[in-house]
Amino acid sequence: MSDIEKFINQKELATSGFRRKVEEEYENLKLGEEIRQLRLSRGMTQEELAKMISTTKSAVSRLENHSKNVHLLTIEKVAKIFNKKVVINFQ
Amino acid sequence: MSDIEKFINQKELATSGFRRKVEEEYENLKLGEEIRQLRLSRGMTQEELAKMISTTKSAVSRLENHSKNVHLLTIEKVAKIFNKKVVINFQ
DNA sequence: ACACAAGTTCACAATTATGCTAACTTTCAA
DNA sequence: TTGAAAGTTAGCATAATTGTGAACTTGTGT
Repeated sequence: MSDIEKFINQKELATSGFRRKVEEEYENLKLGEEIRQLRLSRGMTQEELAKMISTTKSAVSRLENHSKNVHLLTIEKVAKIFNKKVVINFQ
Repeated sequence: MSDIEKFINQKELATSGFRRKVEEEYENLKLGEEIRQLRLSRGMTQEELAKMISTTKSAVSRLENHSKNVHLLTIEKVAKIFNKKVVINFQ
């Protein structure tokens, strides 16, 4: 169980509305975190990745930290750099 | 043989670059097609779905047929209607 | 053939993410 | 401690998607 999962399972969070909000926020951050991990696994800085997708480091930071509202194309640009495919499903 | 199958079987597709473009386009359309299938499986019209996500039927049509460049939030609005979660991974 | 429902396309306005710069904070090695 | 690299945030202009209504096409049942 990850730290975040442990956090979510705290019994304070078990009460209705707040827990849901936390879970939503967790979902929002997951994508950005995945991008960050990909970048770090390649030993790249935000600025290096930024140049490869023709933008600036501030945009990459925003992508990694506020990835909720994002274009699919942006995600695909990043995926291409890492030789990955973006897979989306409804579960 | 469906129209799509006929199209794919054209001999022009055997040559390199163009075939790749077709495959890319296929990827682009998959998401919209998945949304369409979800909608139809619930016996909904585009207009019914449109009202549930506070938009119009023309926007739903566009989403189902030209789903390449789309906001993540749009996809999530749709998913919510069908009690689904949007899952994105890099593969 | 007809009428109606369903779906598509177009153009425009409104909304929203992106690209960018600058200033700030954090990290970390010397 | 101090300096530079790395990362974050804010605000603005730009670019792109979305919302919208109208006109059109397709599909369906009578």
